[in-house]
Amino acid sequence: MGPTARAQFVYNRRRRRSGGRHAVEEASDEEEQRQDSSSSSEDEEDEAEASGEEVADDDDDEEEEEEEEAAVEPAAEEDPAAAAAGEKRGGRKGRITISLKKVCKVCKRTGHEAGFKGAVYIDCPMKPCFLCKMPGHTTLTCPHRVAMEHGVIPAPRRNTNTSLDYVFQSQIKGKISMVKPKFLIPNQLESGNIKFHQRRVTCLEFHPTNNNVLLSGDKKGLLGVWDYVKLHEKITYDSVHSCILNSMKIDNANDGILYTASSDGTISCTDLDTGIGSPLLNLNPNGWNGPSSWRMIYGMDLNTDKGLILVADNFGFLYFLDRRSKTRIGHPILIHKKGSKVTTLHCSPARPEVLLSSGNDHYARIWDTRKLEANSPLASLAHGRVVNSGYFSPQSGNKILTTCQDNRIRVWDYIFGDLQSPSREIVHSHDFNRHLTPFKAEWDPKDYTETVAVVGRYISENYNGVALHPIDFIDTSSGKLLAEVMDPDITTISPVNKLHPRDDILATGSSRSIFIWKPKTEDELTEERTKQKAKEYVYGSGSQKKTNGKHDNSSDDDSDGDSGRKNKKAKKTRFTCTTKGKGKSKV
DNA sequence: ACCTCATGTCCCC
DNA sequence: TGGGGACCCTGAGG
Repeated sequence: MGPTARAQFVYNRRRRRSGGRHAVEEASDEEEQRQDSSSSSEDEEDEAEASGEEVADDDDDEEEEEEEEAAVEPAAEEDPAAAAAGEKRGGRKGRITISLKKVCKVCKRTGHEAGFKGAVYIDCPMKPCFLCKMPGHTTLTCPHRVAMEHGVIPAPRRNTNTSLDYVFQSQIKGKISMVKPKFLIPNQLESGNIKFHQRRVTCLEFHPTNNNVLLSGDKKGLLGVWDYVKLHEKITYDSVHSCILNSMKIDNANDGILYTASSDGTISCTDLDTGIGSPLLNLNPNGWNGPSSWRMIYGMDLNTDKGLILVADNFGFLYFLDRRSKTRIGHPILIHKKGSKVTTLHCSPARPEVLLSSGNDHYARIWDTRKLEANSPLASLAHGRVVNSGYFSPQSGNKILTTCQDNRIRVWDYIFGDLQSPSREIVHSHDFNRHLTPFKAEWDPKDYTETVAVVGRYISENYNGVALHPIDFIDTSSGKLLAEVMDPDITTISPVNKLHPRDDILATGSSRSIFIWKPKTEDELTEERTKQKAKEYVYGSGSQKKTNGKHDNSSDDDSDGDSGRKNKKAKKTRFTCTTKGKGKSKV
């Protein structure tokens, strides 16, 4: 590639990135603004730009500079007026430099650009770190990303060696198996279901008894029932709800019945075989009267002991439903700030009368449902932002795991201990984005030690030139990343994840698609270990300790240019679900 | 290879 | 305290 060709390439690339917007700046050699910081008072932006570049171009200063020079020539060609002006001046001064300013699409300032460079996202230096939200560094240099593996860093453990800890230990010791079962990460893509749903998947649930059945809900309210072993056996019911399906629960006592909660303000109970449903609750009996009065249901859980369904709306109220009589019990109780959304409800698996709610008012709260009144929580757990979810640990119910929009996963080790502050805060990228289903870190229901949690990751990582958003397995007792699960075929973000209650299977909802993951077979693992050994032998030990062999984070291959993000050379999809067994509708 | 839009929360006025 | 504009890694459909 000759210099002119390269210049043109750089120019085109830049135009593409900045969406056609560009600023042409004229400057003579003497006035090179890079050098001249003292006389730049005429332009505030220049100052910001200079300081911005210092941060942003940390790693590839030279390259940027080269591009700047290279971009001069085509810029003059492209804009005749600028070129003419340049010539005029140039004639006078002898030589002229026209530099094409970079325009940042994030802050609209010039001098730097945010966006993907290959598979690596370059931050806007004017914004705080996208991962930990602290100013002074970018996501690429965030200590939470660099210091430990991929944005997961533990906060120091509190409440250690207290008497409560002792009680906790002795209390759960009888319940947990002494031999920790071998933990297998389902990191091998078993099957992908393309275009099963028409809109993004919002919730997933495994059938509690029928091992191979996965239930899924989407933004349109479509309910999917899918046997992922007999792939053709899939059914969709489109008239259960009219908009976002937020939560699904199956009663263990009657596992043919599915309860669903939706933003259409209804709770529905659907027969899984026939798809015939009946509404249990409708919070909008008078229909649409504008957004200020429309009630939506996000949080829902079952109290199987009492045959109750607990439901919470987007105005902060909790409702009780009797499962059998299908009637409301009592009056709604305000459990979160009035007018704020309750995001999840969870009844403790060990003590079903203990309820955990999380809400948009930046709190998660623990309640005793036997004596429930507004403003009477057993505890209020403060968070930095909106709490996406809060769950009791799956076995003892003694731990709490919350996901908050301040990019932190919080863990409380013992609910009867000091709840003032979490036992741990784990910085993890799961930002809010209006286009994504909120991320929810969930416990592995099979893990008797109650440590493993799964959560999708927002920011991407460069995996051999492809930007992928993995699904993280986190050890909540240390904050360490146990595994990151990804596949080159899945380039979309995966906010919805569900672990199978008994098998080592992970279901993922990513955009419109559903994926099933299984652990690698023993043969595959052996092969991988062999490769890993060979790699270590070649490169020396120490740096190669990733759980997933596919991944080489140090790779900074920009040869793909802009298209690096899209996986153009992705290997063939292992399985693509055809339109066979098209969905049927409710009668 | 563009453009448009859906749309929840934050933050500032 | 409330309304309105802004918004960083979206993704489907046109």
